Amino acid sequence: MVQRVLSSRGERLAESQRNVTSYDVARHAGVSQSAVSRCFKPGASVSEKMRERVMQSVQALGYQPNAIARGLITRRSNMVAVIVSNLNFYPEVLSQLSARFMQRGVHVLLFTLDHESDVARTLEQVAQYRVDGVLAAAHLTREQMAQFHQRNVPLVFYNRSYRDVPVSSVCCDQVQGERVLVDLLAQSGRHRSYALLSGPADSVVSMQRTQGAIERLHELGIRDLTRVRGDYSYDSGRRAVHAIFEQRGAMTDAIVSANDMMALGCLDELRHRFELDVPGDVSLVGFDGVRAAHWSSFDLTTIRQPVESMAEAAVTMLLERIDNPGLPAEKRLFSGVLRRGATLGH
Amino acid sequence: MVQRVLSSRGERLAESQRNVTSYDVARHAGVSQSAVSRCFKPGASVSEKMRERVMQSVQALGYQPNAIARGLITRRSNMVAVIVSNLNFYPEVLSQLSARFMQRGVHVLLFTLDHESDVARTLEQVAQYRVDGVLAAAHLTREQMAQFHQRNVPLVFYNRSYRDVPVSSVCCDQVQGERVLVDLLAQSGRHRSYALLSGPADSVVSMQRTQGAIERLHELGIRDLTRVRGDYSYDSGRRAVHAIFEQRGAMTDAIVSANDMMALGCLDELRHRFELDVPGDVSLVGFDGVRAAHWSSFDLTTIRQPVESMAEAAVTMLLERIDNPGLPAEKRLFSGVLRRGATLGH
DNA sequence: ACAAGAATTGCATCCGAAGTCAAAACTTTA
DNA sequence: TAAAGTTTTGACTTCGGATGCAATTCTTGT
Repeated sequence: MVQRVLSSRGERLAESQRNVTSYDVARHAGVSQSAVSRCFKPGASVSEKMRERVMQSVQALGYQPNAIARGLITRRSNMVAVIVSNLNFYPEVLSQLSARFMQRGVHVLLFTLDHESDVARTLEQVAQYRVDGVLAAAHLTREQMAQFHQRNVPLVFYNRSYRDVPVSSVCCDQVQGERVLVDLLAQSGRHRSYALLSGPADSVVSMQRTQGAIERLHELGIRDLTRVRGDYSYDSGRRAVHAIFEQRGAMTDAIVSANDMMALGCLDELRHRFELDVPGDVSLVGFDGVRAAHWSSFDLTTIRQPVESMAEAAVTMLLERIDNPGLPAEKRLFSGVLRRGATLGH
Repeated sequence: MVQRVLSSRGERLAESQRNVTSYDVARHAGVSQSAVSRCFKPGASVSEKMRERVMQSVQALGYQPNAIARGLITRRSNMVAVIVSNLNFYPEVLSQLSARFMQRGVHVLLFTLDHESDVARTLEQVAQYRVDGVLAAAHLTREQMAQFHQRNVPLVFYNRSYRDVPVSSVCCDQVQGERVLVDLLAQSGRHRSYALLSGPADSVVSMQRTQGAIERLHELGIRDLTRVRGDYSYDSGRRAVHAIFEQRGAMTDAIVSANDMMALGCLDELRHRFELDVPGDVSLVGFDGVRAAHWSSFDLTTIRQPVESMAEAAVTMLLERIDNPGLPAEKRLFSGVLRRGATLGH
């Protein structure tokens, strides 16, 4: 039987073209295919003699087990899908996630989404590859989450939490962070007029941050504030300064930006176009703790997301749920870490 | 036969747990499994009636073809490995590559390498997943390249070229770019003393840039220059300024940095620590054209790598070689685009 | 040395979709 | 309407490794 199979294979593909299979190794070592297979399974029952013989043939032929074939029979691809919306905003996060998955022997199938990409089609692809789990740093609809749930594919969100939906997530506490920043702003000096720079309308994170800021400003008795919207980019931060000053003249002397990139844009525009002093004329806070916020040109006051801890938590949560599908959904909330820079107060 | 198989399956996994297979669809639609399979193959011979019936069952059962199983029989995983060394330096590149692969229906298995990661083990994993091709933005040894070649896995390098090795690559012309920058520096004013800030010792790109700069400086009769080394990071750029001034007092008034990040570090350190004026006291050039180089705090003179074109070329080259394994290796060299900023000349 | 028990090994089968080939169902033509 | 040609369809095999189970080999105790 085995002979026949091998010879019929040989007819189709030149020997050199074919990948080495466990049958080839088995034949070379004079043992059964099962034996070869067992040599690659950690806790399997294989004698020392056998293992040696097989491994010799493995070396000789340059055999590499076929993860695809293995995945088919074990129903475990050892791959997780990582879905990121617009990669540019997440370089560090992705780097952290990837490194941590790799370290645990899990492979990352990367899906990036931009505004023009078809989310439904992308998720179909995710499903077709039978990934063991999904880590999403992007927005999904309830139906889409439900699909994964039905198919028993664990799903963990990174920095998106859906209240009232029992889905796992790892988040930075946007609201609390923003409250801390607002407090600090308020304490740092008597500001005449506040401006609030939000992110894209469809970003939940931006909504939470904005809401956190407004809430706290209200509590402090500050109800009168200019609101403008950006798209999280540096350039939109620059434009925002114009929008703010158009609405309120040059009254504004405190800006709360929904993220660091926009804050940096503001900062540059304030200093270089408007020739205003930060923090002398205007105070400014961001959110995220990106690298550039620490640079001495900026030294931005911001809340740093604990990316390492969050990535570790997300990876762990996902892998736990893969190994143990019964685990209930869990939402983990990390506090941001205040970084006091030199963009505050008079 | 089919009946038996199905029932034995049923004994093992509850119906709800199992994924829907083409057999399930076939049974539901009252046709053969082959028919179902054919409905998912573009050019296959299927009648309109059949297609409709099958698709109805597909909808009803929520069937998604198993890409793993398909890959096993077709010997095409429709996945490529993208290997990036230290993701932090390549966010835009990765984003570009990913988007372009996705657009063409190819999936990206992401492998990130840092200094402490085991390259050999990583490449084993790449081999085991039977990816259709490999895009490497990382250094591989000749043997490692040869392995892929033997296994008939097309390999394309991004920004690493190995002269004398017949391997495909897409690169930015580092040498030429650096020469342009040096020319510009030299034309922009009479500099007393030049400093050259290189990247990590094991970076080929850094070597090429450094070499290009030295070459041109020599041609211009400038042989006397300070040389220091960094690690491509902003912080190492800051430190480099100290190293330079320690070696040469404050004579140095022209710095050629092997990349933008370090140049930005230099710029900040020069201005904020040493309170020197750039470009008044010191001229500075970088390389890469990262986003931050354009920010108004910096406005760095640099060479922008044409990332979009390079990514497109790399993706195309790889996919062409997957479809047509006979294609010879090809090296494509793109010229960088000069960006004149405000960091030059007195 | 031999029976009872434990550790290894091989056989046969499975995972889920795709491709081959011959049978079956349609078309066309005379 | 029958023969010839064309298109559809289904049975069966294949991809490559994992696994249950029975057969075999190796230990151990007596």
